[in-house]
Amino acid sequence: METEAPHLLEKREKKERREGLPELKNAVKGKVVLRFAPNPNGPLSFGHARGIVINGNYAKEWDGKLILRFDDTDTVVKPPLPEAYQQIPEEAEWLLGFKPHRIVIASEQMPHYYEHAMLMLKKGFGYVCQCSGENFKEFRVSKTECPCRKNNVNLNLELWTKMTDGTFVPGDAVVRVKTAMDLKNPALRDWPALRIQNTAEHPHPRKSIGSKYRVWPLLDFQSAVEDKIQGVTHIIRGKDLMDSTRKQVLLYEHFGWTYPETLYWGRVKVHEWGGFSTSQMRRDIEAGLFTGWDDPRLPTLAALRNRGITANALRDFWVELGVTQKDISVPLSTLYSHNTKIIDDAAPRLAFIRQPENIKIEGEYPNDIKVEVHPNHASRGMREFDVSSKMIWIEQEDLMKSEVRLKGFANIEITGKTARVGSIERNDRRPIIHWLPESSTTNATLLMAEDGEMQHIEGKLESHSYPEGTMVQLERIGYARIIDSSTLIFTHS
RNA sequence: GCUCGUAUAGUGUAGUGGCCCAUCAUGAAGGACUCUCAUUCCUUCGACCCGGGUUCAAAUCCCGGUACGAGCACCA
Repeated sequence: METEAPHLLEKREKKERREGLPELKNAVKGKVVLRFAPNPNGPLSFGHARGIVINGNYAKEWDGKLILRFDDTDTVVKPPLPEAYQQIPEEAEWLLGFKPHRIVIASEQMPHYYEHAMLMLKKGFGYVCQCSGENFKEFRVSKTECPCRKNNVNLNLELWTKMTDGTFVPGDAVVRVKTAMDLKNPALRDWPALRIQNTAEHPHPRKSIGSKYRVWPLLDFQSAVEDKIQGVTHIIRGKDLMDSTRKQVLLYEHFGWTYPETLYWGRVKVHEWGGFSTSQMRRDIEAGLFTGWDDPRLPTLAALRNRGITANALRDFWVELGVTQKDISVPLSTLYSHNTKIIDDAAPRLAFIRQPENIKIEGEYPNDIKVEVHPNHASRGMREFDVSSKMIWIEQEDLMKSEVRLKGFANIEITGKTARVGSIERNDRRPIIHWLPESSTTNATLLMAEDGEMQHIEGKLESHSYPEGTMVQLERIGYARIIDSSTLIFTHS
């Protein structure tokens, strides 16, 4: 057979499961330019992390560049938050493990947008439209051209001046891109590119910009022009922006440019979180409903980080979800399981006694008890407990059980508030509980966000010398992050 | 209403006409290890939305239906 029909012996290779993200189309190593463009109206949320992780991963994979761009062109509906300009780059770097290669602030690029707007008017593929929003909506629905569409170049330029010099007020005029009114998709018909904002009443929060401009580009125009200026090669974004791509392609055709490759992802909902919007969170924080952007009840990156979710876990999580266009709903436990994998090996074990009950131990036993810092790493040493005072703390819930084993210590039989020590050796299958000697404990609070409520769980924490920020595992409870000498924040079980 | 998109186990995901009685992870159940309800390891469970068509062959292509989501803002 070997000689007669060798092909029959060839084992067909089983197709390998693709690892990581799908391959980028039309990508050239070293030439890929991607961008992540949040509105700096607040710090980053869980959802933003997807944009950073996916774009960042591709940038890394293709030896390309990642641009962090602030799309801060709205001063009225979603005004930017000044702190966000510092916080977002810092959060992005934490999440990525590297600094974004370039930072672009849209409000500083206004001259470019003006230049392109005027170019558009001069070349005749844009016009100043003085119809009201409602009127234009009717034109759009009925596929009829609005009268302003016939303006000649000179008139358009004249009207543009009235937009910029303050003759016109918000609502009086917008600049539209001439597409066609009979396009199948109504969303694309002569879409608006720039509008007037009342920046006297609503100045841009960045002082250097303030009330300097009245006419501001809308997302579709600003983003399109900026992508061209920055040489973006690939755009990866939510599929809610699909029509935005189509609008921008029409604009690119007018300018004679080639549109970047585009990839979309669907909506992600997290079972445990309802609808949080950045604007709403901002109001609630200002109203004192939350302690800040890092309040553990919030779905912000700052909050997750504060709770002890690692950047690595977040990256693994988003890469695993990939870039499918499906709308999905995931439980937080998926993120937690990624996090556990990353933190468990390093997390020292500590005992934390909730609702502590002080009980007396009677009988024969050694006074020095040793328990491992980490059960899988003997080299990390032992925790030492001195029980010569004969008094120990156990959880109230464990007090109800009569026969238990004190972890690393002895079997006991509890009667009321005293415990009779039996075997020092473990010689049966009775449940094991955690405990602490009366000394060498500190009073501590475990903060836990559950169902949108903050729980402050008071208890006795084993004395330790780990620095703030250390991830520990509280035996039989779960992982937690040390905030200060008397506060822990619960990460997950 | 018009337009666009998506549909694989409980939840995610691989799969682009034959390697698929369908991948991997997570989850659940059971077990091993373990002086934590942790970690690790093993076993088991479980899916191609429905109906037509094209083809020797369809999870994969086409048509219709259904469900869900998005856009039609002088928000991003």
